[in-house]
Amino acid sequence: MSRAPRSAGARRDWGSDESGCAVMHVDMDAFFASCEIARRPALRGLPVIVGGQDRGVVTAATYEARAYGVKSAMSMRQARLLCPQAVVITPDHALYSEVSRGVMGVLGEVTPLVEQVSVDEAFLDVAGARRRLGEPTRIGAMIRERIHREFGVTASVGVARNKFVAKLASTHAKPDGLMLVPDAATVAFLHSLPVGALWGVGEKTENALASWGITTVAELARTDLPSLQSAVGRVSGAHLHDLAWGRDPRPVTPGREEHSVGAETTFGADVHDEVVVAKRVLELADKVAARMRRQGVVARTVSVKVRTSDFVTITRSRTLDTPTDVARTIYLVARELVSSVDRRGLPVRLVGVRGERVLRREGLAAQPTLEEAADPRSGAQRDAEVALDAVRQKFGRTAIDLGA
DNA sequence: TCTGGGGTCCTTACACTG
DNA sequence: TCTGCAGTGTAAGGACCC
Repeated sequence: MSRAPRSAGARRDWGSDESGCAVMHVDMDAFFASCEIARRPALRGLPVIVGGQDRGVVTAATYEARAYGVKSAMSMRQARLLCPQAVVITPDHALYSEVSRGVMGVLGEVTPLVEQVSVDEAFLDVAGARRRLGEPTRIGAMIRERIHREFGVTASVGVARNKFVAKLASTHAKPDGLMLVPDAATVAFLHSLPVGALWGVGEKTENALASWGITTVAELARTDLPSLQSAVGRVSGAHLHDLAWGRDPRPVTPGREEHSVGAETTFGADVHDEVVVAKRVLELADKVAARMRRQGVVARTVSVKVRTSDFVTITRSRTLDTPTDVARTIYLVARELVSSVDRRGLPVRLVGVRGERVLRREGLAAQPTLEEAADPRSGAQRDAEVALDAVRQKFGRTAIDLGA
């Protein structure tokens, strides 16, 4: 669910000239909540909130719930106070992934140039599909109709000259709409928006810019580059200045690879006991390693994240001699890193484990790794974990656990 | 009784090397 | 042998996105 600020003024007809507009952004509306309603039509028209139970936050909310002020990322406690009559549903990621695969399949029939950004959105380069299927807005309408008919959920579509503007267009088309920003109208459209609409401007950057008197995209565009760079940094300054004038050269890139694989959990109640923390680190290492094996990747660096009860977050990382996808190796490193964190005597709220700088395992598998050469048991350990994967595949994720 | 979990990218500091 | 410098890799933290 998009959190980008919208502007009522920008939500209008900007013209109908589609030449020079080959990039499309497809964004599902209140995706998780819509999937739940598609599964249980009796919920239609009701305020529905999808989110964690005790210490969780709102992951998605229907527009009926949003009318009460419920927003994504808000704590569930606050959401319940604002809308006590809301139907609260625990997220079912398996369901959302299944619908997502179906939707991406529809997009893939339009063009092979589909870049999936997250479970509920994707960019399409429809330049090549034009001759076969018509103008981009026509293709967008067809996509929206098919998604609704086949999956019972709605999508909004933005069409523009590049990814950044197409993304903003779909945001302003929501819910259940389509917006075209013609090439010639791009700058006028952008300059009608608040600065927070720019990609990369969150709360902190927005405040930093405001202290320089910059609150709109138009003001940012008119600010000279050196001043902007001294306000927000060299790279960000140049990037934001380009975006403010509608310049975004990034192509639609299908099949993007991920750079890291991680997992983290917040304890139901803050934890003092080292043993309980270590046990959770083992579970997380196991989960991360299993996902890496499934994806066929190994990580060169293991990093951990510890959040203490005062919400201070500390990260530690270590680069391995040999990349790995073995849970035991990841666990041993992660446990050591977590132990090295100075918690100032405070209990732990959250712990996370991540494999970073991942690379494909192919090629590495052909010869014994240095790790295997140094410790022949590590190869056997991996074999055991692969066997574990097979058991879980057959009998379910909880069928068997890794022993410490 | 605040504040999830999955990620990416950028900045800064520091160690190491030639 | 010592010092300064530039380049590079690593680590940590922070901001941001969905």
